[in-house]
Amino acid sequence: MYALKSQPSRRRASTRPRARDRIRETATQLFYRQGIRAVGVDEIVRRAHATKPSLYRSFPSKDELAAAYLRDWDNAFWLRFEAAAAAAGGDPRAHIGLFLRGLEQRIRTPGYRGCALTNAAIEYPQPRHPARRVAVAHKRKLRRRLMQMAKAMGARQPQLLGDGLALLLEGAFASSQLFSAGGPALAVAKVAEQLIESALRPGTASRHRR
Amino acid sequence: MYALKSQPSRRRASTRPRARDRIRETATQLFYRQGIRAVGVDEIVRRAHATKPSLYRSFPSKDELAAAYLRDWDNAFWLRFEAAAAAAGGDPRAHIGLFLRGLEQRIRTPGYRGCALTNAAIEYPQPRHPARRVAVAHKRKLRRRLMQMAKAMGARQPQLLGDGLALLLEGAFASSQLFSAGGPALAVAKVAEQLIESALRPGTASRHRR
DNA sequence: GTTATGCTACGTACCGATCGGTTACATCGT
DNA sequence: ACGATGTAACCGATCGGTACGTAGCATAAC
Repeated sequence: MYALKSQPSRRRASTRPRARDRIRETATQLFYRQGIRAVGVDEIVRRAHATKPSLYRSFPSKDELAAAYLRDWDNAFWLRFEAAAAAAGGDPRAHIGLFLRGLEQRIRTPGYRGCALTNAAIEYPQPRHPARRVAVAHKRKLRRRLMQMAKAMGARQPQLLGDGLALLLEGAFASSQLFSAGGPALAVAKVAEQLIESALRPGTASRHRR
Repeated sequence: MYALKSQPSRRRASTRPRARDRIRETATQLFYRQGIRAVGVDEIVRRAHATKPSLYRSFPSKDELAAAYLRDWDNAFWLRFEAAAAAAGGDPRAHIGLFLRGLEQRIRTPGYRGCALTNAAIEYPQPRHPARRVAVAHKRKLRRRLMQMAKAMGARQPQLLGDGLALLLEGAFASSQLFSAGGPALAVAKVAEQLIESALRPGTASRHRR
């Protein structure tokens, strides 16, 4: 039968990731593709080739597993964001343009389903929910950052430009899920550029309020 | 059995709404406040002072009840949208401004949780789901409409302006749920006005695209 | 006028499946 | 030996959904 017990037939034990990481990785994919509520813990451990006790040894609850998934997303987001900043050499206008064109690329990839943090906040309206807390903190930080960038661009109303960019970003996240292909989200970089151009132009401010 | 409070509920046969309508009304409130997946049919019928068979006599499934809820939302949306159009006397620029200022008012009201159709589409990524179908059809119609309005405004790139407005709208819907009060969503009318102004100005198009 | 019938509206009680989460114990590799 | 992991069973609660019985009221037959 299996005479090669010392053979690497079971060699996965050395290279194979720990159950905790397999669960986290599998949960990430399932949560993002199907939504958090839609995925049960049984399905997670089954597809991770793990078991429920392993899940609950590493995470106190499904909600906390979801929060961990969102923290990972938050980290990955800021890595992309700062990578664009570095590539733009500190020019905030080039920075946001670069990031948004990268976002458009991601939107084009099959299976893209917007921002995991926004989606989670919509799935969990309860203010104290662990997942929502991560999402809300992320969005607050992002808003602050966009406002700083608008200020660095020399916008006359940095708060207004920052919020405009935040709206376009969230709009792109949502629209990318509402339209199958060629939706409005693919225009986000161009629209943002137009908005920035208009916000920096010394001419008409938001002077003509009705 | 249980000496419940069914006393004042029974005799009202003349004035009291039918079970189907009570269920629909209750489901609307619960679905919007908590999300569709978060609400069970038991809770719906309990708070509607009805029973599950009454629900399933009027709706083939919970999914179809959700779809009906979204169709109601779709109707209400277009009523508001066309009311703004009428109030603007056919001027598309005034129309969108009026609508967005009305949206900001709604966002300010406690319990506002964005667009039910967008939320449902995020809750149900599966393309064939009844709820998602309603949401996707609505968003497509809205995009077409915004593009027509951009054209009527005389935009040089109506598709681009229409998509920009669509992004701002979706961004306002999402942001209204991500920030407790005073979030970016309250700037949507101003930002849209700025974008329109810039899109109509004959000067710099999206000319300087690197 | 009474009774029989049928239709509409609704409730009681239950279904199997799955939910998130837990227990005690065996097995594995090092 | 020891920590990490798997096995298998189990928990109460809740999930969406249904078989079946019943109350109320109108009509119609007698």
